[in-house]
Amino acid sequence: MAVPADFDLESFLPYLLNQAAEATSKSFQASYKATYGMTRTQWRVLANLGKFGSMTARDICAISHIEKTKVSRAVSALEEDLLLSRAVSPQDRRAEILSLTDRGREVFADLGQKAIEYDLALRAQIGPEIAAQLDELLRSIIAESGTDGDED
Amino acid sequence: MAVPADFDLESFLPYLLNQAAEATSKSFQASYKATYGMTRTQWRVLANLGKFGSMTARDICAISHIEKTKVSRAVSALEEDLLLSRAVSPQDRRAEILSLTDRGREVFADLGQKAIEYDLALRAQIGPEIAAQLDELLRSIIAESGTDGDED
DNA sequence: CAGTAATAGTTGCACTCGCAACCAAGTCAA
DNA sequence: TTGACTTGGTTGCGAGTGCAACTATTACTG
Repeated sequence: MAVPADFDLESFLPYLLNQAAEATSKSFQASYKATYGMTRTQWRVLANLGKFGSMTARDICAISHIEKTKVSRAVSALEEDLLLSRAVSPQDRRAEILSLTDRGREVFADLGQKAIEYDLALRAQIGPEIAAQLDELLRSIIAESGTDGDED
Repeated sequence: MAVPADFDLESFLPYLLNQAAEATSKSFQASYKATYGMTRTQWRVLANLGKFGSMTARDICAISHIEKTKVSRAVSALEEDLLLSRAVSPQDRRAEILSLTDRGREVFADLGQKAIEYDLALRAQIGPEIAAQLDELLRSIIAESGTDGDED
């Protein structure tokens, strides 16, 4: 314990995870940024609404573990681009029910398709069977390491 | 190909990687942020200098794949905190040779130790053998998906 | 009911980032 | 040597982020 056992960033798990995450995210980013001028957060909010249908910002936070301020701003931007609409909840007038517009659904269909293709290509590269294990590993890391964890 | 095959963010590899990366990085962040008020980039620059000794900013960029402006600013901050010093290179007066100060080395020893401990704990949680495979997977993803990919 | 605590969502601010533009020093070739 | 090009590093600026503070509404409790 006396000798600092030479630390090597290159084999530090958080570092490797970051590099891999950035590499893949940046790569796919082109799809939503170039074509629709969207942010990563906006894309994620859109993806959640596309998948789960109408829901409140709070629900999106709970499901996706994205900071509420980020969601708030992403929602504003998406609304401005006419990709979603808000409606005050009858049960709770603080909450707003978010729904994709027709155009929002179109964009989701397009990007969702591209995401699936990208994901499949990635899994094909590293080997489909191994990719499945990777999923499990990542999920367990996410589950264990505290709670949130967002980042774009 | 007609039906959009319902896309699910939760099993999108880039998303999972991001969540895992954020979770682990945020967790370890406490070590350098709380104690030394350092940024992730600053910590990484320090780690590289600690590991490889004196080198130029350019070298750090090449090794760590961090944007040069990020390195530039991190170096300034570290210098301000007296953790490293600069010296104009005799061979090329554009370049500056960066070296950790005594204090810089102390901090690196401390954080390096904590990083090793954190890394080991993480690997223990997911299983040491599997962790080794994970390393390989991540490296191959990083290698395949283009080049850079930094992000803090 | 009043009065306090909790919750949905927004906003101000300080900070980091990425990109492009920019210096200064070095290289190369006519 | 001069002029065109490359390279190490910095800086200005627009944009995204996190955190804390804040508004409005709802829930709880005596």
